Amino acid sequence: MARLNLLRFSPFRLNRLAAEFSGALAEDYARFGIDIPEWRVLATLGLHDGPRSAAYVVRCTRTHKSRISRAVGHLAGLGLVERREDEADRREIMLALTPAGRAIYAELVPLLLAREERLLAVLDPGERREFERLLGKIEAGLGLMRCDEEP
Amino acid sequence: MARLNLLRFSPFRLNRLAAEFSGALAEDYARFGIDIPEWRVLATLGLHDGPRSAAYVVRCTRTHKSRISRAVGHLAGLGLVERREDEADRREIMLALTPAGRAIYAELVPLLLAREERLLAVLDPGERREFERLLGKIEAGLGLMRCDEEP
DNA sequence: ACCAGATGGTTGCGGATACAACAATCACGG
DNA sequence: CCGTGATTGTTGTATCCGCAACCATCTGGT
Repeated sequence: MARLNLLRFSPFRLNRLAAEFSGALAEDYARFGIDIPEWRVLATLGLHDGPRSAAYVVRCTRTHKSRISRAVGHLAGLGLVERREDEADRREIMLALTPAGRAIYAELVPLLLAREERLLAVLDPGERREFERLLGKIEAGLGLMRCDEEP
Repeated sequence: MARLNLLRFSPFRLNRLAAEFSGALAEDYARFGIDIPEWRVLATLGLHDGPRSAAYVVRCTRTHKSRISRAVGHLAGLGLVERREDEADRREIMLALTPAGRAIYAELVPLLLAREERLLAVLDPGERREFERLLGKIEAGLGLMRCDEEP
């Protein structure tokens, strides 16, 4: 009978690895009272200078719009993100980091990059590049690449 | 100011990829009325011939024991798994697949392996091996490898 | 100009999850 | 032999998540 070793089954391994990575990062941004989807909003807004719509954040993070909506609500309550109606299209709500939000972003990014570095420290630079290349190839095969259809 | 592109950030990429893989596999076992943690229980019990304790399943799948407990409850309700008190240690409850459970396992495994194959189809055999080697190296670095402390 | 359909965003709700408290059992030291 | 602490598994509870329904607004065809 065909058998399947869960420990060598890629979907399980990716799930477990992703959970492990997420848990490690949570230690960093939990200190600021935010969680994963909220961090994703900060990261998306922090990468650009101008404001972006919520729909853009949804496309870019591949996160459900209800989750983004609630994350933005929380971030706005913390004074880290500002919502402003777009005058051209009054359905859209433009999101921008406040100075406080930008300060937290600037403080958080080096911590998270250092954390990533530690998680991948067992790979030498060549392996690291190869791992990222293979990730990209799998993503491309699944059609996960394009997000940045700039508005 | 240091910036961080979410799309090149390994924790985010792994999260996204794991979600994509899980979603793809869900199509397969949803047909049998089971979900991810329930499939993990089946997979753990199916890999061995004899029964295993719930604690063993917890260690092997790295899933929270309450999740395993409820998954086992559901599987028992479906008649796929049988619970039996261990006589030596009456705290432990030994779990075993019923004939129906083993039949579903046998039917499910080829489907899931084929699905994995399709998800990784963009990689040629060498890349596939290298990807799995790198996954293993990262797992080892995080201490995720040992689960199979055989009871 | 108008109406049908598409899009952006919020919210109610059912279901799932994790955390912690709990009961039952075992192991070990005195 | 007793009792303290650890281990196994279940359950209560508060929270989170996604689906879908919903409102508001825009677009395009006629």
